[in-house]
Amino acid sequence: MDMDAVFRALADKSRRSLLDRLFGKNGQTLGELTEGLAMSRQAVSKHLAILEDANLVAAHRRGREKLHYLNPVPIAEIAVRWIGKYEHAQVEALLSLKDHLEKPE
Amino acid sequence: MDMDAVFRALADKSRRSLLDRLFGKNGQTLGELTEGLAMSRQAVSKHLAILEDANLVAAHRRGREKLHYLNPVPIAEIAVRWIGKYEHAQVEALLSLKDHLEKPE
DNA sequence: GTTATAGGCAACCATCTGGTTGCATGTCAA
DNA sequence: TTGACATGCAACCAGATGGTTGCCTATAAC
Repeated sequence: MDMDAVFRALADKSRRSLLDRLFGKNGQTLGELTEGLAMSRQAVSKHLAILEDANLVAAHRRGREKLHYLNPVPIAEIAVRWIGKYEHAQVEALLSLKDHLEKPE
Repeated sequence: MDMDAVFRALADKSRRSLLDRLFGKNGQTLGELTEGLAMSRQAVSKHLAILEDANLVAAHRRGREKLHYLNPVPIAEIAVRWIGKYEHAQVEALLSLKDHLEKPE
């Protein structure tokens, strides 16, 4: 994973806001995502392209529309792989619980 | 906390690398942090100023030296307050363990 | 006191970034 | 097939960003 692309994508408030909107309602079109923003459709399109490059958003066409979906995996990977460096002891303990929760044998 | 400043500060690879160096050895001077980097002292100084503004680094003078210390708190806050939006269920569970570990009554 | 060392300040520069506008393309509907 | 709608592409622009160099200040060492 290209962590640098993810960090750079997350650096912009508008892009984080777009992720928030997709979190609220997944699978939105470009036009839908543009509504209510003080920004042109093209600006939003550029932001979405950056989010796609960072693999934070996945999209596919449906006819003339393009549907955008949130991909939270890179965020989770940063949490584990990078933040873990700084929260090492805590995260180690937390991950053992995570594993335990996911495989409750 | 100004999360935007933190995200923007973390967007640059050189700055993340400086945090890494402070993680490895805390309390370094500007000169020490510059050693071995393909960058001037002034460039490093600017990066450290941005990290200080984002409260990721705290510094104080000792004589003619300036000692820099890592502050991991904003990183942890982002993990909890922002990443939590996307990893909600997991983080909730993990935090309850965190609390439990910190207050083992 | 003089000199060396650690850092700060300011001007400057190239490139990146976030935005715009104008026009082209592709698809649905009548 | 004609028009409306959803998106893509490209050129352009102002301001932010990351870096440089040159010089200044403050403290330590001799």
